[in-house]
Amino acid sequence: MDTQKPLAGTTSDLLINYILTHNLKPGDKLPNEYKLAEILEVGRSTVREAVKTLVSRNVLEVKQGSGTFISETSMGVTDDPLGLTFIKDKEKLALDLLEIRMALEPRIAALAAANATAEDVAELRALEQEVKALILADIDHTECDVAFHRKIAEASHNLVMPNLAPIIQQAISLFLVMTDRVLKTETIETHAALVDSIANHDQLGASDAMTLHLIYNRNNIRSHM
Amino acid sequence: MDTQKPLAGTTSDLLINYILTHNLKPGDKLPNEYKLAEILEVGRSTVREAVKTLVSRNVLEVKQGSGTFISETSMGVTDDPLGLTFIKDKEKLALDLLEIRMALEPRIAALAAANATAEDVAELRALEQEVKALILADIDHTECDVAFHRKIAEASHNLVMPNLAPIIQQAISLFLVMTDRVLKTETIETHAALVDSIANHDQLGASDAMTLHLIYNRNNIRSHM
DNA sequence: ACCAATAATTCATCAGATGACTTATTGTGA
DNA sequence: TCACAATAAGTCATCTGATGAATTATTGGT
Repeated sequence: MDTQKPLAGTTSDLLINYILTHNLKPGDKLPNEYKLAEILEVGRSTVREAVKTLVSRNVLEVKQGSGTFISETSMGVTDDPLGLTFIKDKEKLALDLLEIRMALEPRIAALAAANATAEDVAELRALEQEVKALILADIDHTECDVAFHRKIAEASHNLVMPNLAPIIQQAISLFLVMTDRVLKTETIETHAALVDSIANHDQLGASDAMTLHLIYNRNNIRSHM
Repeated sequence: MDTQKPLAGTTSDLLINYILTHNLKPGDKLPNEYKLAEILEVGRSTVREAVKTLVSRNVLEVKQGSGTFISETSMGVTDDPLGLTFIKDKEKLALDLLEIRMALEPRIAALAAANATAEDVAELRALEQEVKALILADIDHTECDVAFHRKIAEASHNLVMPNLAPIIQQAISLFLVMTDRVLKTETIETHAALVDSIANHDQLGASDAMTLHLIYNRNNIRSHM
């Protein structure tokens, strides 16, 4: 019954602070609602609202009857962070997204070529083979493809790229029509060329391979609209 | 006291559905919590949690004592979509963010030079003057500066850039030390050069001006760490 | 030792009460 | 009549307590 300030918005900050100070890692379990209420010195409803906020930001996961946990994957990265849901003109959206990839990804590829470790290259090889297998087997490879590009972003050792790049890629993958035989073989070849360039620390080669890949993607999209 | 399914996650969907079917626009007011509870046939706490979720997605805005409204600006774009809160190494983060701006913003500037309308140019001029005035008066101009760059992104007439660019800029502005006299005069001059180039549809000029601006920013950050 | 029944834990939701903030209304004095 | 202060109404913020529902741990019998 005591209330002074709109402590609403700050409760999720308190919760984030609790997570950070207790050094909780993805997968860890939080105290239950009653205990959190005591710890943060707020009511349970307030705790629940804060938790809901962090769930929608993909920081927490709630399992009824089990508990509340720190998100395992892409912690803090939301599904539609750019609000693309509310953009109407989907065709122009596809080209505009590709425009962004054209600006970002060749640079990412070059950075990856500069900074990739041997482990990075090994993981890239594995993902490359996986995507190739899926394409040849005619199974949807969107998820794996995003993972491949995300791994390149990680290999750049830029802290933000691994979070940013998948957002754009995920969005644009909705528009790619992968029945195109040319695009399939092109994708397989370009992925191989990309990994080769990165393995050889060939920045220009990696950048060019990525640019070429995106041009094919753009042609694919334009031919289907 | 009747509960069958985890209707938790779906309540915000019900709310979104209500917004869409009633064709509510940014700025419109929602019914109060009690009425929403009746309409959606759930309890008030459940409504509040759904609202909290949509607030954190920047779809709704809540004003205590006044009501709940549809967000006016950047509807659906979240504050920290890239989860930067959880990145520890803030100094490397600053440089990595700038790396992304280096890839994106010169391209944005070039697109703006290509596609800006007369109205765009007029608005840019106004914002340029506003930033200049704030800098000369030694008042914090971060917000206005982000608005200026956002307007450039809008002038590019790319659908995604106006949502993406401010996210990066906002994050990086935390690291810029604006007491630097050189950076101040440089910012004023570069902004003017940018608007001039865009007004003249000079893509290379706009791109170069932006690149120069970012190099100064990078030097500023590196000299302070 | 295995497996089913039971208990404990935890989240999901509802309902009611009170505080706090905002806006509209009203009343009083100049 | 106008301005301004006091009041009232509307709305969100939060706390508390109770009950349903799902998961997990415990227990007891064979």
